[in-house]
Amino acid sequence: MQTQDPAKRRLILASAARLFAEQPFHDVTLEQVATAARVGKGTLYVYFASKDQLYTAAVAEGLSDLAGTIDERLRVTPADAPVRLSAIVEELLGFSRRYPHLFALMRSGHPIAGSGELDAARRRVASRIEVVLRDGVERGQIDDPRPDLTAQFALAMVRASLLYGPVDAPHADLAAQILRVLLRGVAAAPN
Amino acid sequence: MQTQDPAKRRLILASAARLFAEQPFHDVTLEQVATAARVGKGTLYVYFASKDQLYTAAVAEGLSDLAGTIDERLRVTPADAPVRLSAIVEELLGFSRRYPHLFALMRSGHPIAGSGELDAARRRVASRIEVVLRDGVERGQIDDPRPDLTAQFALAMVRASLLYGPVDAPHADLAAQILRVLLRGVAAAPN
Amino acid sequence: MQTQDPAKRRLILASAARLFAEQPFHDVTLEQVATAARVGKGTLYVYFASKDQLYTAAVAEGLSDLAGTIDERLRVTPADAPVRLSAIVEELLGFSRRYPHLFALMRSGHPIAGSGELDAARRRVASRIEVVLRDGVERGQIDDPRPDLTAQFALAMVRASLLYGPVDAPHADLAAQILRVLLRGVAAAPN
Amino acid sequence: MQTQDPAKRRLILASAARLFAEQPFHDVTLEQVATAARVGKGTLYVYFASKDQLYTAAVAEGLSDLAGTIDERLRVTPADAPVRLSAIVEELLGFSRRYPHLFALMRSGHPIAGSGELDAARRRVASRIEVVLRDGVERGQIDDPRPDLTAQFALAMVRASLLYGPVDAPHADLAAQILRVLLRGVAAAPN
DNA sequence: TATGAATGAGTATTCATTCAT
DNA sequence: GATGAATGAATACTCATTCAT
Repeated sequence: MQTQDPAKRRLILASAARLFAEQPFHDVTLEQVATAARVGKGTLYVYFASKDQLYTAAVAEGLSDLAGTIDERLRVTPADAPVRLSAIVEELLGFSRRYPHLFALMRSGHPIAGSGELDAARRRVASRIEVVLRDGVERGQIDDPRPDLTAQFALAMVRASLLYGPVDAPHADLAAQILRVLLRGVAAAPN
Repeated sequence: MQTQDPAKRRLILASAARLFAEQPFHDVTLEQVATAARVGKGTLYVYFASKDQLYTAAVAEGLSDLAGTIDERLRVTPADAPVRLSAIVEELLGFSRRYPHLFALMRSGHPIAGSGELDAARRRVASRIEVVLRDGVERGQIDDPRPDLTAQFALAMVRASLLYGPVDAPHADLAAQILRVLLRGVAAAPN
Repeated sequence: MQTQDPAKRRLILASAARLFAEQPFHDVTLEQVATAARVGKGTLYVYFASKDQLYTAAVAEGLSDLAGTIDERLRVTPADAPVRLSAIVEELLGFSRRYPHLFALMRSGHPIAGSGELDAARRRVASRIEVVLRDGVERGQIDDPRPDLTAQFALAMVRASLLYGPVDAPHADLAAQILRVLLRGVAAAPN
Repeated sequence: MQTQDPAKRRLILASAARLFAEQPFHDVTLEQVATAARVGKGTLYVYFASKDQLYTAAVAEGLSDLAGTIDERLRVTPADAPVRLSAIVEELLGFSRRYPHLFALMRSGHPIAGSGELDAARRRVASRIEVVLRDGVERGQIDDPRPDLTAQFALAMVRASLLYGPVDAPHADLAAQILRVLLRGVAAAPN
């Protein structure tokens, strides 16, 4: 063995992300992470310098992934603001289905040294939404004086619907209600 | 049991609420709480059975307070849905100014034991909003098929604007944007 | 229990001193110290902030004791340099009998943060010897241009005779040989 | 086994000796040793079976060297006891200048396993001194009933003068004082 | 032979909880 | 009731050693 194994790194990261999403930071032990990833405890330290760093990497990786997914989706979506917002909300909910725990992680609140990194990753996701809103304003489809806040609202609504909505609600229903409020909330006057 | 001092209880609760809001659950030590409340560590156990229970009590108490505050405000507010929603959002933001930490405390991811109590307290606040929305529907002012979700959205938007909005944004601006999106989002068709 | 118990502190210190003398710093576990002192592991931290601090305190305490013992002995010893030197060597060897491990500790080499404190304690012992030598020079009994070095030699000879001398040699024999070399080595010319 | 490179072995040994002299046994990591010797961590195990063995080999090697150096010097030194003792002390101090860490390494308190080998190496050095003393006794130049102890004293004095003497004292001054005390201490009566 | 990734046993330290005073 | 000394379970992290390449 000469070189660090990127597959093993991803495995550890994925195991950690799942556990961190299921339980608060301090309740996740590195023993658990190591067991979940089927590696020795010491191996974690070959790839990550500390528990904090592992946590940060797990969340940042997830958010980065999310931003990439949204970008790809937007690339194949027509330049219509409501359509694009729908696409984003769909992606957010779809992401939460693929990574059931990561979305809860987005803000479960372990303030950390490298928090800047996380904030940046989060902002990168939010900025996708904000850009779509601003485009819509220019195109006359959106009437919103504060797209920066609205972008945060969109994320917050997705999160709230997942955390506090009825447990068994289909994502389609959640998406419909989020988009209903959001799109009517920022729609430009009909004429 | 006989002579338990309610003032001391409140003092402990207030100190705990502040600390729990500033740091994650596991980073708050009972030593800190005791010091902040100027009591001995053992005294905490005279009033609360465990750290978990103290945490739960602190958050539940805060949310209960909030629900009471909203109730009082609604009592003196006319039966007009948009006006009542505005009043609630104002109260939420005002409350967050008086108890700067409570909304941060609403983050998820903590002692799952007793979680029921917390969820209930949160639902009690949300239900105030939901009731106002349903009233509005009946009065023909609101068009919203899922007031339960919308109520959660309202809370989430307040929270997001506080946590992720510009640090120095005046509450009035935040309130305006929240209400703008929210009210237009659920407004009944003009005629 | 309101106040820290000085007897318990001494008990911990004594247990620690013995263990640290028997084994190198890193081979002594706090588990062992706690068990030896018949206290819980956490109790160690009530009295000492860290393992390093416990180590430093143990050695410093021992050296302090030694300096005190020497002072007392000198107080009842006539102002004759050879006699006083004999008394000191006797005390050093006697001390090593009472605290069989502490003497080895005097220099088993764990360079530590509070090392200054230890060096100071060591110097305090050495200075007793140096003072006696200087007095002897003034009285014309001693001829020694470097009492500072000779004081260190005296300590070193005691230590070497204990560590590297025949295991079963009686202290009296060791004392005799140390004093023989030392006293002749610094004696003023006969006339 | 076939191609073991003696130069690499020496390099490892030298790096280890330096590190062990600078820090206590447990604070030296094999990672450090490997880095210092510019070899892989695994390579250390090609040449030495364990950390303990590496330590033992490093010290023993050093002491062996020292014994050899003394032997060579004595071979060219006249058969006069004081002269030969002077030569030995000079060699000891000179050796400590070339291998500044070796004498610090002579501190006690390390892997008791293999301790026999180290004690033997130390005794081999001491025996050189002892032999010179016994020769002197036979020649009527030395009066010393315990040359075994005195030999240990000589080593101890060198060590103490290096470790606890003034930091900037020239070796010549240290040698002078050591010899002064030592030679007068064991000198036969003038006539 | 040389390497360094992988491993897991070992340990200092923290902290919720208990209980004697 | 109030206190804080006492406790030991729990956990992040280190590092000597192994072994596949």
